[in-house]
Amino acid sequence: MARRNDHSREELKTMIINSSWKIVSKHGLEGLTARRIAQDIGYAPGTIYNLFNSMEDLYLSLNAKTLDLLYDVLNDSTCNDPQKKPLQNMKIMAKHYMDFAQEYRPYWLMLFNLEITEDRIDTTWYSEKIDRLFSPLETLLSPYFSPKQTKKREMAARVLWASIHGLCFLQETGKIALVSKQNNTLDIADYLIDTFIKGLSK
Amino acid sequence: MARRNDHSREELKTMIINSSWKIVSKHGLEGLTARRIAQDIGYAPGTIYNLFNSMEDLYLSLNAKTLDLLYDVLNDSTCNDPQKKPLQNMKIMAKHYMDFAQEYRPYWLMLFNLEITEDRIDTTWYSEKIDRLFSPLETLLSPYFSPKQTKKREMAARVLWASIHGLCFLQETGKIALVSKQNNTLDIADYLIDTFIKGLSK
DNA sequence: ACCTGAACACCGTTCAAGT
DNA sequence: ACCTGAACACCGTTCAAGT
Repeated sequence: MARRNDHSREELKTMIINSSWKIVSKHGLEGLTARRIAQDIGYAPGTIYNLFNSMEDLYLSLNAKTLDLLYDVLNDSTCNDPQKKPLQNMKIMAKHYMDFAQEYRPYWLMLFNLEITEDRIDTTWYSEKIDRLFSPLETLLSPYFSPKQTKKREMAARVLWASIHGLCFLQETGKIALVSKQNNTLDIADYLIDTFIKGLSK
Repeated sequence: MARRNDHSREELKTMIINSSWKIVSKHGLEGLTARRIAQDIGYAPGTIYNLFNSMEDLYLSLNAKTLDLLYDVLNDSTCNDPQKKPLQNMKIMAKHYMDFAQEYRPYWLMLFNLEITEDRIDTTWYSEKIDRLFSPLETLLSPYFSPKQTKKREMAARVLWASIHGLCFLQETGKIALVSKQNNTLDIADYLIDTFIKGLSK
């Protein structure tokens, strides 16, 4: 036993994260265990605790990866169509968010899993990754606010985003039948955006 | 050992549910284990599986209790002030929802825990309990729709409810700092309702 | 028929002991 | 210093065996 030093700390960390990512996509969230990761990377279970404080700490690193992916998706969805109207771009953004939720379902659900984001760890970097997500939507909302109303615009972005997320979450988890036979989730998101923006313009 | 027959099936079932409720409020969600329940009611762990198919089945029964409580809260909050304007009543309802989420935090979170609502169990009664939650809000929204627009009104109720839930959820789980120093969650919910209703009236 | 409790197959996490 | 792997204290769930 011991002192193999096959890999550096950094290497081991990425090995663990990559292995975890693979395991989740193959076996789902509940299939992700320390023992399985250890087996996959060819180390003992204890080794994981040399790199991460706990499994929750590892979950946080996985979430970081997901947030980066999500940011790219949201950012791309608005930057590429500057000639379109903000309203249309918002709908596109909502669609992309919902597509993301579906495509990366377990990772996306993990973001909102309870009891993560423990206070023991310093998570300012994590909060920043989240805050960053709102900026594309804020940009799209700027036509509806005077340049002075920074706080108001910020609030609008967060409220609208949380609302769309609420629709998406309830839909994806199947907790609530939001959608009747005629309407799919996308129609419902469009309806929310239309109504909200109308309310803003009034 | 065995064949005590101290309690009927029904008695045992309520004993288990009551004990679970007590355990969650004392030790939180993660403190709820089959072994702890068994110890609390003075039976063997195996007995629980005589009454419930699985722990998830038991969770569902707990959720039923929570949904009933929530329904009462939402219903009372609107019925008692019929002279007030719908907009005000909606805000009151949102406040009550958020208060409920805070007061019954672990039970409320349980409602949205993943992987519950399995298909093995017949859960039409469960869906009905959820659908019922929207009716008070639908009633409040009726002034904004013609009597013929039943489907539209229904959709509006679900979208608005999901949106408020989204705010509440992100806030309560601390995933996203929606609230800046000036605004609390309640202000934000009011803002959403104001804007949405303005959009509807337009 | 009802209930037991030991057993099975797992968990996350720790830490003395090896190299 | 790094890694092991056995050990600790748990899980949910099952089921032969008792009354």
